[in-house]
Amino acid sequence: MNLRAVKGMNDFLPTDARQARRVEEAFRRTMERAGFGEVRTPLVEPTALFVRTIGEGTDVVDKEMYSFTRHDEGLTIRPEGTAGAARAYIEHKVHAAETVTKWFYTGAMFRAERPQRGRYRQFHQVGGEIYGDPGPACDAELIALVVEFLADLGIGDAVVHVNSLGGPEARARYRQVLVDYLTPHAEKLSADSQRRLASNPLRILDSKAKEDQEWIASAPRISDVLEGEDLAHFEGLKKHLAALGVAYVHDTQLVRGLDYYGRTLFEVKAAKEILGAGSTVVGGGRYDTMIGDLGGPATPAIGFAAGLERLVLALGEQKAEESLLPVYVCALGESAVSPALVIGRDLRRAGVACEVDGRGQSLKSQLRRANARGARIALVVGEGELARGVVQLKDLAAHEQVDVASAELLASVHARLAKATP
RNA sequence: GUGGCCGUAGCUCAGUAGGUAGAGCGCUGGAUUGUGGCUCCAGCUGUCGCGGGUUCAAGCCCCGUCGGUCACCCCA
Repeated sequence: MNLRAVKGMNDFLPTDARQARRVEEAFRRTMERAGFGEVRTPLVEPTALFVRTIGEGTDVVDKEMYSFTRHDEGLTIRPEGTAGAARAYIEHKVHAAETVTKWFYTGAMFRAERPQRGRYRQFHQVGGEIYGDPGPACDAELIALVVEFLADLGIGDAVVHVNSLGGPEARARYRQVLVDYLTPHAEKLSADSQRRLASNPLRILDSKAKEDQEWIASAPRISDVLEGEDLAHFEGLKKHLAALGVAYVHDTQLVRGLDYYGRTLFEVKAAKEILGAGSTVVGGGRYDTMIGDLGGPATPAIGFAAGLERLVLALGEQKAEESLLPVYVCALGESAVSPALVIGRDLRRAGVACEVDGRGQSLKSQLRRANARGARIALVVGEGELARGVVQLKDLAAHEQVDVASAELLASVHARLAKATP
């Protein structure tokens, strides 16, 4: 076959889909318990929305977006979730209906990067946003929520990294300090970092090149230039995190790529080396100016996003859950197929999950399949049974089999399923 | 966009100095005229990624190409 999935876009066959759903369900549970409502926004948004929020000069906007023009309208398949949610928040004037809004979302995002482990062109994120609460308690609670979510999933050993970029002024000030510090040494920096010096100097702090390390280590820190309310905000955050018992590290080199962040910044890294470099599973931060910049009422906001594929990697091999298919109905002989179909339908109507085998193959083959499917009970419907008005109920776990009158079948199946597996 | 590694059965892989393909798993059937998981027996599936070249002969060597993967950049 010469038709293949698009590079970097993957199929989730049932085994993978089950893992994904597990993550999504844990996420939904955690968020709804904390008062977040789900928001579903379109996959496609005006290109300008992402250019203005994420920022020109970022890789995401400059070379990774799936953009196209339709009827003279520039459109982009969303590369992340925050911008669309912010757009919806403004468009529906949600701020007028309530002062604080908490939303979560799940869904596919698209970035035309070169695929690699834990990074795909179509990937999936779960994320949350809080609008209208400027305080550090809000930040701390959101971070704690992320930790709860991970713990619920069984990822209890992840490490939270926090940092503060300060507000726009502090960030600009620090950027200048950093540029002034690094410029004299520019030719000693890695080629990538020399480029970053002009485009995005903060990201030099994130460099993995060995020749950059000594400069990074002795570079001025963002926290050194924080003052006033920015400083108080960060101190408040740390205090609340400590009270919540959230283990975190103040990572002075933590910088995130998207332009809209200010003040609180955080990342959660998996303890396990699931990715080659870093193992960031969750990223987030405060973006107090975005809503206003987009033309909405000045509204502080904070959010985070977690990569579903990376969470699944972090989960690793965890035991598969119990069978979803307790009953397998075997039809023996052509005349038994219709009755077997009826039995299957009636079981499902009564809430019992079951599968009917009407392939007409040998009983051995059908039972093999019943076993392979993980069924607890096999019901054998054959000509002999039909003539006697019974169905053979075979408990595959207990190795017992009994004939059950058709009228009592449902009750017997329920009784069997209620028994503990031997 | 750059670099490394890899493309042989549905899956995981073996294939020795070039002599035109194998194992395990899985699947199907049988041992048990209609009784699973264990065991035993038998059987099925391949454009050896694709194209060209060298050679009497290429899965193996050479060139190209496509695909996958990992890493860098960047990011969830």
